Amino acid sequence: MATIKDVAAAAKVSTATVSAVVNDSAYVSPGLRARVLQAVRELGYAPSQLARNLRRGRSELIAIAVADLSNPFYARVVCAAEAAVAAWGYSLVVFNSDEKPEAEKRILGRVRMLHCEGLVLVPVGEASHAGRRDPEGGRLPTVLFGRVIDDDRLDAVTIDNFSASYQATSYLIDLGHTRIGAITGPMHLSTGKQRLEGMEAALRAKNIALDSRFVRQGEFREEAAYSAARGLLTQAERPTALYVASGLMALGVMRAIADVGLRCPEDVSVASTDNIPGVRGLRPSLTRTEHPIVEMVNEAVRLLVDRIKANHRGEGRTVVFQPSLVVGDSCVSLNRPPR
Amino acid sequence: MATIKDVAAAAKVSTATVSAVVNDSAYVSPGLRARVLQAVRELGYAPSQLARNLRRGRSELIAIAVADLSNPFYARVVCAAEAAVAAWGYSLVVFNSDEKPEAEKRILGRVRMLHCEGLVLVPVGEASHAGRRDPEGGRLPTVLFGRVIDDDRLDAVTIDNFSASYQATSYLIDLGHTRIGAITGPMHLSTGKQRLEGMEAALRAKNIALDSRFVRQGEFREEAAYSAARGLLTQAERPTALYVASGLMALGVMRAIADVGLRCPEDVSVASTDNIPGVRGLRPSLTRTEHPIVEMVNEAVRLLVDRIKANHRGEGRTVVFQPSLVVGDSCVSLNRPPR
DNA sequence: GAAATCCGACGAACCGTTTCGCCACCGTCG
DNA sequence: CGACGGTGGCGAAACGGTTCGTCGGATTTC
Repeated sequence: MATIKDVAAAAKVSTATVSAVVNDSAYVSPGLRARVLQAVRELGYAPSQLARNLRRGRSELIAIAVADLSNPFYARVVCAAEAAVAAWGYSLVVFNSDEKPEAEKRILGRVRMLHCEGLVLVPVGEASHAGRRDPEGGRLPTVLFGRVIDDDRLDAVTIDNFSASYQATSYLIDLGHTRIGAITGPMHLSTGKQRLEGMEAALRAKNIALDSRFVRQGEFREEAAYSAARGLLTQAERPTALYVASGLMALGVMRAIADVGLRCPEDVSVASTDNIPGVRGLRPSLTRTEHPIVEMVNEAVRLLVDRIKANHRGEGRTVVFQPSLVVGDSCVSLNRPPR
Repeated sequence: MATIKDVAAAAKVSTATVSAVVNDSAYVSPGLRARVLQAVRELGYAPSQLARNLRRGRSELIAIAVADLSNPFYARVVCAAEAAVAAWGYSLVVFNSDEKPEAEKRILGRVRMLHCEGLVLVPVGEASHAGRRDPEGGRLPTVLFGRVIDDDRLDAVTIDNFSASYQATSYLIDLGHTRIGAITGPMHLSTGKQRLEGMEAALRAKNIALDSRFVRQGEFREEAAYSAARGLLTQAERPTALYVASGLMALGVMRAIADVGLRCPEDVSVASTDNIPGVRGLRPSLTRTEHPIVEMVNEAVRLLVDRIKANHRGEGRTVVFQPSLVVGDSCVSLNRPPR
């Protein structure tokens, strides 16, 4: 591949001049400028980002490490991140920690070696290595996404998980449900924990007890939710409604309901949280809280770029978005006899 | 951040020795070796990939550019690619051309600047810029994925689209359907074209004519499929079965069927092609052809790495995978009166 | 007309590695 | 005892750009 020296030789100028022309970083007389551009065209010259970055100490790379890339929710996040990052002139390097702390650790090392300028991180949970790195200074600009971990030096963008489950549960309660079950995520994740807490709070506000027999915790995965729901629905007594803590899980739950021979919403009402492409296809259409993913990701990248560019060194800033309840027809009212 | 020079100074050796220790590229006496490792640890030194890559002429980056990242199908591809690429020691840079030829062109330039060592490309179609680059030599190792374009110098990994639609259509025919409609993709994409051709061939084999009133072409998107299906199903005469050319489209079609007040499979049978996480949640469960995405991606990355490492310079190699028909209960038989 | 000003182009240092060639020192063998 | 082969470690040249300080010629200003 042609280098800047080849171009300089072909145009009979110095490499400094070629650089000036290519980067528009200094005025170059029209004559030379034309010669240089001509040479660039003839040689098909493209500056090496590698060399440029080495010199400039930049990489124009932003990394995103998600805890479960096979979850369509995070796939959407990656999609939005690609667009957001490109708009700022960066390229996106994608990593999947697959909920494994050691994989996350490996990734953090890799991100550092690649000199990525920033990192959007969906941490694997308490065991995350995000905070405890960089013995001496040189912290990698990082913004946590979705899940938080206890580190107030890091920026974070999250959804109000408490509110999400509170809204969904309140909706079910208002329809007259009192025996409400839950299919929720792991308690070591802020998302799993807060969504359960919001649900409990909503129940408590109406003096309803959460029946522990109706609560199942497991991975935020379709299969986990499927078997949890099967178990939950085939026991002697079962709830009249379910709160499902993620969209992917909702897919599994709906499948389980059908597979055990029940109908939604006639036999069991379902409300869920978060949103993946597949849930729109569900019949009945699911009552759920939706997350403004694109806005959240844009904000995350904005925070990140701000920290990179302005060298923002302050405390971690946290931006919390609000979920909105989207009512479908997966819930039935017990207040009046169903039609 | 600490550099190799800092380490060299701290350990009182030359940078060459540090490099030898860090890379295990030459024998270093135990004494020095220990001093170097000690210094590395104290300074928290990690070699700069930037500088290393510049010197080695490598980037340890593989790029993937997909035509529509918001399609869960490609999100799965990206997920699989991340794993495959990591297994070979590379990191994955993700791009989304959003079906726009000019975006793809921009991406190709960016991939080149970043010195990515290879590219997995889902081209935007005939207008793809993949082939016509690099005036002089220096071709970027590229493997086409899913869709092909007319360039026999490029490796390609695809699914047998013809067979997919042939199988699905034959299945519908065997159930007694003769008025079969199609919701399919754009004809300028090999996937859209071949899937329609396979369907036509299956019909022709049974002497059934394809009624053009029952065929709708559009983008491989959920909304496009939704409105196409609505239009198709609300005209005076309608087909008894539909072949839908993608999983994402199937989601839209199922929604449309419900929204126009029809039932699947009683009123209209549906068979589709390809597989996204959401379709498993559909009730009735969809009859479809599935793609071995993970295997396909692994093969694509293998071909790519082979070309990178061994500098494979030969003709483009094409690997075609076979889809398999998964029978659900979204199709009804017309041969006997339904129970 | 000489001095001061300006500015386009250039040379060279530098970014942080790897790697090649060389040197010095060791033990060994004649 | 001297020549010699082997080898651990070093110095310095790349890799391909950017950028700062400088130079010299043209223009302006007294």
